[in-house]
Amino acid sequence: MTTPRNARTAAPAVGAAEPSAKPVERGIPEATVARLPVYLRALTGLSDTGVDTCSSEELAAAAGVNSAKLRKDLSYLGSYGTRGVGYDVEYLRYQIAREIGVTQDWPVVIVGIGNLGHALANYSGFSSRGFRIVALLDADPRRQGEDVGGLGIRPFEEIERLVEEHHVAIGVIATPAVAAQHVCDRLVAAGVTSILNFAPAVLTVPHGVDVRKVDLSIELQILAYHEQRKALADPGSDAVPDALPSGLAPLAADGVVSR
Amino acid sequence: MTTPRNARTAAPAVGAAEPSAKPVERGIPEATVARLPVYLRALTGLSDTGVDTCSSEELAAAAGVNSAKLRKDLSYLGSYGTRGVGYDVEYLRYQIAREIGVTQDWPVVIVGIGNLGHALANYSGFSSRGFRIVALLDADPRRQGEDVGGLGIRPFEEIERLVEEHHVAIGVIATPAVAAQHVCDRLVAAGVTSILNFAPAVLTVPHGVDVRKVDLSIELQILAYHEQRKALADPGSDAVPDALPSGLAPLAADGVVSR
DNA sequence: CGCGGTTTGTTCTCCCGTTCACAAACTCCT
DNA sequence: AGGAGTTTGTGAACGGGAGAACAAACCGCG
Ligand SMILES: NC(=O)c1ccc[n+]([C@@H]2O[C@H](COP(=O)([O-])OP(=O)(O)OC[C@H]3O[C@@H](n4cnc5c(N)ncnc54)[C@H](O)[C@@H]3O)[C@@H](O)[C@H]2O)c1
Ligand SMILES: NC(=O)c1ccc[n+]([C@@H]2O[C@H](COP(=O)([O-])OP(=O)(O)OC[C@H]3O[C@@H](n4cnc5c(N)ncnc54)[C@H](O)[C@@H]3O)[C@@H](O)[C@H]2O)c1
Repeated sequence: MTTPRNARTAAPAVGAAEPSAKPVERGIPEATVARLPVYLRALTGLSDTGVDTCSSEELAAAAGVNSAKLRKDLSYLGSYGTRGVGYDVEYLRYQIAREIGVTQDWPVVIVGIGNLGHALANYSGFSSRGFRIVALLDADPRRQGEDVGGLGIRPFEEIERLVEEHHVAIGVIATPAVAAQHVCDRLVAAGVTSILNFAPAVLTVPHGVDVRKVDLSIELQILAYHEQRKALADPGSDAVPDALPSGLAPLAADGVVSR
Repeated sequence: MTTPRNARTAAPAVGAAEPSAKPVERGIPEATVARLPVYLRALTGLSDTGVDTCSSEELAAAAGVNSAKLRKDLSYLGSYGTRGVGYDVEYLRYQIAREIGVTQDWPVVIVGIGNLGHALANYSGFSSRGFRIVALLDADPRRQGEDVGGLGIRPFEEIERLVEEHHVAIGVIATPAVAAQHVCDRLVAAGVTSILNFAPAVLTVPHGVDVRKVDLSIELQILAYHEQRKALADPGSDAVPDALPSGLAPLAADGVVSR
C-alpha cells in the first residue's frame, strides 16, 4: 500500500459500488489533525472503562466536540464505523493511532533541563502516547551527569551524535528564549525535522521543518482578555476595582467565547 | 446554548468621520486576540533593544507573521500608527497591553504542585507579563507547607478562602487528569471564571467560564503526524525503519504543512 | 506649496473550517 | 422477510480568517 495519491474518489454517488476499505491517505485538514489526538485519548478512556462500542454522539461528548464535526473528521480517515451501530472502540483507536503515526514510539530529545525540562523529563505520560525520551541535553556543566527520570543529562555538544544514534526526528526546546534559536539551528543541523518550542521566541527554520510552540504566558493573556471583557460587560463581578453598585440588565454577553 | 448574538454593530466603516481616540471596544476576532500577546512580546523585545519606532513590516518579522495580517489585527484596536512612519513602540505596546488587560497584574492560583506545578510556580516570566501567582494549592498533606518560589503550598480546602481573599479570577490546573474536573468545579464554585488546564482531560464548565487547555502530548502527536507524512513522502530519510535504498523522484510533497 | 516616497488602514477575494440536514446503510424485532 | 428505528457519512450552506492589493495619509525636501 503505497498511497496512490489523490484518486479523489470522483464519483461519490455510485452508491455501494466500491466497498473496498482503502482509506484515502491524502489531505487531512490541519484542524482535523489537531483533533485526532483528542479522539484518541477519549477512545483510550472509553476502552479503559470497558466500553467496546460507541456512537459518534458518545465519543463526541467524551472528546468535547460536536458530533457532526467528529463524524466529518473521521470520514477523512475512511469509513471505520457501522451505520446503525457506531464505532468499535479498539478498531477505531488503532486506526487513528496509525493515522497519527503513534503505533510505534518516536524517539525525542529534550534540550534545556531546567525547571520545565525536569518536569518534562519526569513526566510518564509521554511513553504511553507514542513517545520515548532518549536524551536530555543541557549546556550547563553543573547539570550534566545528573539523573532525571532514569536518563543522565548530557552535554549539549553531543547533540549531533545523540540525534543520529537514536534516529531522532523530534526535539523539544526548554531553554531560555535567548538560546532558543541557536539550539533550534543545532537541532535542525543534526537532523531533527520537528520541534516543540517552550521558549517565548519566534524560531526561524528551513523549509520542511515543523515548529509548534507552547506559550503559557500567551494562554494566560488570552484568558485575561476575555476576563477583562467579562468584567466590563458585567459590573456585578468583583474582578475590577470599580464595580458599579446597581446591576444593569444582565444581557447575554453575546460576543464572548465562553461556553 | 441560547446566545442570541448578532447585535452586529452594523456600521464598522465609519471611515475618517470620527477621529475621536475612542477605541472600538467591540468584537475583536478570536484569531486576532490570540496574536496580540505575540505582538506585545515582539514590541517588548524591540523596546528593550532601544528601538522606538517600527514599521508593520519590521514588527511582523519580529512576531513571525505576515505584515498584512499584523496591520489588520492592529486595525481592530484603533488607528495607532502613523502613515508614512510606522508605529511608536512604547505607545503601541501600551495600547495592546491595555486591550489585553495586562496593564495591571492578574492574581492567579495554581492547583496541583507536582512536577509541572513546581516549574510553573518557580517561573519568573509570568510576573513581567501581567500575572502574579498568589496561591499554590495541593491536596497532598506531605506537600503542604513546602515553600516554592516564595510561596507556601496551601491545603486544597482553603481554595474558596484564598480565591475570595485575593480576588482571583484565573486558575491553573496542574493535577492528574482524574482530579481535574473536581478541581475545576471547586475553582468555579469559588468564583474563578478563567481556567488554564494542563491535565489531559475534557473539562465541563458552566456558561461564562473560559477554559484553555495546554496539552503537550497532543502537540507532540501533531508533530508526529507530519513527521510520518514526511517520512512517507521522502524515502531518503532515516526516520522510518524500512527505508527504500533507491531514492524515488523527490516530488514536491504539496499537501505538507511544513514551512 | 507641491511632489515624490513611504507606510498605514481597509477592501475585496478566496479558502478553510463549522454546522445543518438527510439519504444510505445497518440492526433488530416481528 | 420486511419494516421500524438508529446511526453513519457527506453534500451544501454559511461564517470567519488569510492574504493581496490599493487608496488615503503622512513626512521631508526642494
Ligand atoms: N518554567 C515554566 O513554568 C515556564 C513557563 C513558561 C515558559 N517557560 C519557558 O521555558 C523555558 C525554560 O524555562 P525554565 O523555567 O525551565 O528555565 P530554566 O532557566 O530553569 O532552565 C533553562 C535550562 O536551559 C539550559 N540552557 C541554557 N542555554 C542553553 C543552551 N544554549 N543549550 C542547552 N541548554 C541551555 C540552562 O542550563 C537551564 O538548565 C524558558 O524559555 C521559559 O521562558 C517556562
Ligand atoms: N510533568 C509534565 O511535564 C507534564 C506534561 C504533560 C502533561 N502533564 C499533565 O499535568 C498534570 C500534572 O503533571 P505532574 O507531572 O505535575 O503530576 P504530579 O503527579 O507530579 O503532580 C500532581 C499534583 O497534584 C496533586 N493533586 C492530586 N489530586 C489533587 C486534588 N484533587 N487537588 C489538588 N491537588 C491534587 C498531587 O498531590 C500532586 O502534587 C497531569 O495531569 C499531567 O498529565 C504534565
